[in-house]
Amino acid sequence: MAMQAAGTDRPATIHDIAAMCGVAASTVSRALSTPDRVNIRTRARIEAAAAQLSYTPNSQAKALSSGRTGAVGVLVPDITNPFYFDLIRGTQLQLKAAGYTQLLVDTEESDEVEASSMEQLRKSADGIIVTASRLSDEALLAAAAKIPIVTINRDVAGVPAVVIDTPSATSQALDHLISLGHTHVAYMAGPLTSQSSTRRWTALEAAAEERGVDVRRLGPFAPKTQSGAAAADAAVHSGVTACIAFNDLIAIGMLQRLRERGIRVPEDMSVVGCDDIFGADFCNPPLTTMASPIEQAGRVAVSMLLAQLNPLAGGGSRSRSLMPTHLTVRGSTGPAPAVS
Amino acid sequence: MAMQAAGTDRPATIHDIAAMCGVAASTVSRALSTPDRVNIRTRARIEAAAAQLSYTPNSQAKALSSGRTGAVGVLVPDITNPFYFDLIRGTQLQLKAAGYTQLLVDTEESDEVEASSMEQLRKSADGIIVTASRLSDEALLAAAAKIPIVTINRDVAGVPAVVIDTPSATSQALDHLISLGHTHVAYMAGPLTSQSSTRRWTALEAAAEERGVDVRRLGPFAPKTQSGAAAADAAVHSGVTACIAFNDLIAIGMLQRLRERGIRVPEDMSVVGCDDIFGADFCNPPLTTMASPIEQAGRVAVSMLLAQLNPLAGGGSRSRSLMPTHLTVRGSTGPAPAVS
DNA sequence: GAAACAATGACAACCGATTGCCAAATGTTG
DNA sequence: CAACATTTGGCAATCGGTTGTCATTGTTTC
Repeated sequence: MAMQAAGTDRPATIHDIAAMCGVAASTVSRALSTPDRVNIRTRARIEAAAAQLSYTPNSQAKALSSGRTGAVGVLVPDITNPFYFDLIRGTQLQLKAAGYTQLLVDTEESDEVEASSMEQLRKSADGIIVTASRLSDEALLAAAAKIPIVTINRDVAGVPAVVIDTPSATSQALDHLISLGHTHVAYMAGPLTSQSSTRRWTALEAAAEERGVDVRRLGPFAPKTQSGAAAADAAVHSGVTACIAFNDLIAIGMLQRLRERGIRVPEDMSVVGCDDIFGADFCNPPLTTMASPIEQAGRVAVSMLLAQLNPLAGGGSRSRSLMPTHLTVRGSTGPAPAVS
Repeated sequence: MAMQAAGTDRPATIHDIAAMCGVAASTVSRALSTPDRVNIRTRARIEAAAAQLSYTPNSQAKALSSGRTGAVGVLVPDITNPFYFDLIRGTQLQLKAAGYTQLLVDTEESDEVEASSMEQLRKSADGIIVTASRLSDEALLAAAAKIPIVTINRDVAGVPAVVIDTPSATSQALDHLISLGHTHVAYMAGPLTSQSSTRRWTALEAAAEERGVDVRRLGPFAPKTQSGAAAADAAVHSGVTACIAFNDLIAIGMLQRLRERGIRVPEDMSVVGCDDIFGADFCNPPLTTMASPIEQAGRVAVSMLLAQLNPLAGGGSRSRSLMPTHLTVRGSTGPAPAVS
């Protein structure tokens, strides 16, 4: 019984195709990547042979000889943070649509891991998307000089960025709280190295001054639900009646802790989160939070990066994209308690 | 001003090091990968040069010549499903510890995407971890013949697997419900192609027969919170007083829908989830669910795969690993309502 | 019908490593 | 001091493609 031509278990190479068609390997390569440069009949034969052998190009070899890897690195500080799920999905879908592979790296909230990952990716990826970078401006700029980079939620002059406009949403949140009668508000800050947290606080402080209400900054708190307990206690101790948390994880952790301590939300304390992550709508009470199109942010970042990689057509790529953010009011905010 | 030797912006190669040390490239290669085969002084010189040039091996080239890519593919049906967060983190950490890179792929709950991803990974990865595969047994076996595979939550003879033992937890859940007085229980099934769902139902059915209570299977439901609404309505319509959902997403969706409809949980209806995902502890009411060490499952899967890849030392690798599961009782289950 | 031109495809170098093979250098022993 | 065993390290082929160069073929034009 004759063995099928495709029966060899080793993946087919262009050489197999070349041998089968009686042409040179380079012709096969051209037929598949530069179809116009090859006789249409030859091309047809080659394509048929490729199909029959179920040929798939070896991406390693391709990368090695062409210099392009067809991969894009995506760096996130913490994979288990739900905020990044939608972001990752956005980048994944958009990259796949463009024929790129996503290399996902968890940098464990560490600038060192982040830097070494970048160095590593420099050779194995065509570009990098960095979310919430913990690196210094200089380090980021230096990295961007070596490999195309788009940042998300980190704005450094000279590096294309997608910024989720939470600062402007903080004033919405503040107005919401003020209209409910709150005059003493706390901001539960995120990591000191988080630019998002800093910007948000700056915006909040400015808005508060404008409106003549008292805001104070507490923290920093790690962006995890576990930090919510400390945040809740700090908020209670500070005497405020409402707080705006760096993100939903902290806010949700606060809700749990406040419940444990018998402090009612929103009757005794109002809580506002940020990001509208998975869970914000079904926690108890449902969380008032600042929402934004996160998946789209991922897609936009990919588009910007790809525009940088293939500067072929039309419109010059923008180097900065601001994602709108709005306040979603749910059950965790309510009227300020009457003064006792 | 003299330019630094390391100043060229192109990444250093072993040839640069070789030139700098006055040896052949192959010697550099050996010095770095087979230190014993090279004179200790030469090695020292080479290492110093490598450090000075901040040399990093090109993984593409390495893969091409050695046949080993140093990467492992991890296939998940849906990245945004929180269940996979911990799993992914487990694989990521364990892989990184072993010096491997993780290639994460979202197969979008599609067997076709799954199959094509596998074919793709066959060349760019040394092995694959497949979670909750939607492929047929034959397809999975065929794939496993081409590249080392470890499955998670999918048991096929001949393919090493990590199985989370939820079936045995279902009887715990059932006993819990029975002790609360429930006699009519529904199982809200997952996708028909999900082996986990099938196994869980089989186990539940057997346990129910043994204990003489009524269980019925409803569904299938997609494993998303949105499906919870339909599941809730189906459960209510069927007249049961308790239900066990395929996973926490469906269960949480049910909680939301039941609340909308004014059906109290657990007074009117008890709900049990599965997986103990992020959110199960802070939803309203907190969800009684079947918990298991998911992150560890990811780590174990990686260990099994790596044992397969490097069959060097000691103990023969096991081909099947069962992760224990236990019932975590929270607020979503309570006494059966009195018969009206 | 010859010259000019375009289309086509073969050859070979190259990307950055790994690795088998062999020669040179070193050290040991009788 | 010769003969032998053992390191040590260089040469060159190889992995699977891409791409520049060039010879050949076929077509068009005057």
